[in-house]
Amino acid sequence: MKIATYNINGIKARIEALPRWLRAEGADADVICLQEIKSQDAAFPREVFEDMGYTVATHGQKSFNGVAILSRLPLEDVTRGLPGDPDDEQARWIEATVTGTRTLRICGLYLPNGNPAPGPKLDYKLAWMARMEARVRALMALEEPVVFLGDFNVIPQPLDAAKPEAWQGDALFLPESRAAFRRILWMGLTEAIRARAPATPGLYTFWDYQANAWERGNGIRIDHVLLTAQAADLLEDAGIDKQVRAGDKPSDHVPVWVRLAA
DNA sequence: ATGGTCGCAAGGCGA
Repeated sequence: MKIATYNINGIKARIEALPRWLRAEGADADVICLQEIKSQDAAFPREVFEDMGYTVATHGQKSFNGVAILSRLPLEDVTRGLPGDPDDEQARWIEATVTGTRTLRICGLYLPNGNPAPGPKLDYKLAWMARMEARVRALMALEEPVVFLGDFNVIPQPLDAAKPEAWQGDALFLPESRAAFRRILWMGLTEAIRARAPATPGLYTFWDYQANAWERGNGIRIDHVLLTAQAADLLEDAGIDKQVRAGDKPSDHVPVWVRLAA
């Protein structure tokens, strides 16, 4: 089973590029977690994807944020929202269960950006990450295959930025953000891309629209796939579909995927 | 040092 994450930066703006990638030679994703759909549930063009054979589950809001899951397999037990703060109205978390040869819990996430930092945006990011840590811990206790994937808005290491010095002081690269990411990861998850390529430089998932970042190779790696031990045991391959950034009217992010023996 | 580019949606905010 191939599972992917793709921050599309607006479903309306990506209504050509997203199906183009889904149909692309070699893409062949079974489950796709989308971020920044920037749409309410009722406005999401679900029939476009249903006509392609996908089941669609959305957790949207007006104008900003919003996550969704597309799946060739039935989506069961869909839940929306990250537990831990009933007053949090931002649509950034969706879970579903899919069954191929194995049953997997899929958690699609859009972690807060946190800029400008310091300030309330960073406080929200770190509080959100603490809530995520609690949710991960609860799911890990089940000792089942779980996949956490999405736009984490965290550059884990200097290796994950073409110009790490340019990100000093940015919420994506602050020591507090990176430490919170490690607290989640080091509970015992496997980060799929680094499991396959531990020290390979130049692996990026985002290139800013500004200042010709793509043409200059000025990227960062902020979209991640984290696996529980039971999911990591099924890991066959992982990759980044970098070429998508060179397509017509692209998102500023590209898809990241894993293939699991499931 | 500043502003550079997008998306949403219709003026700025978020990234």
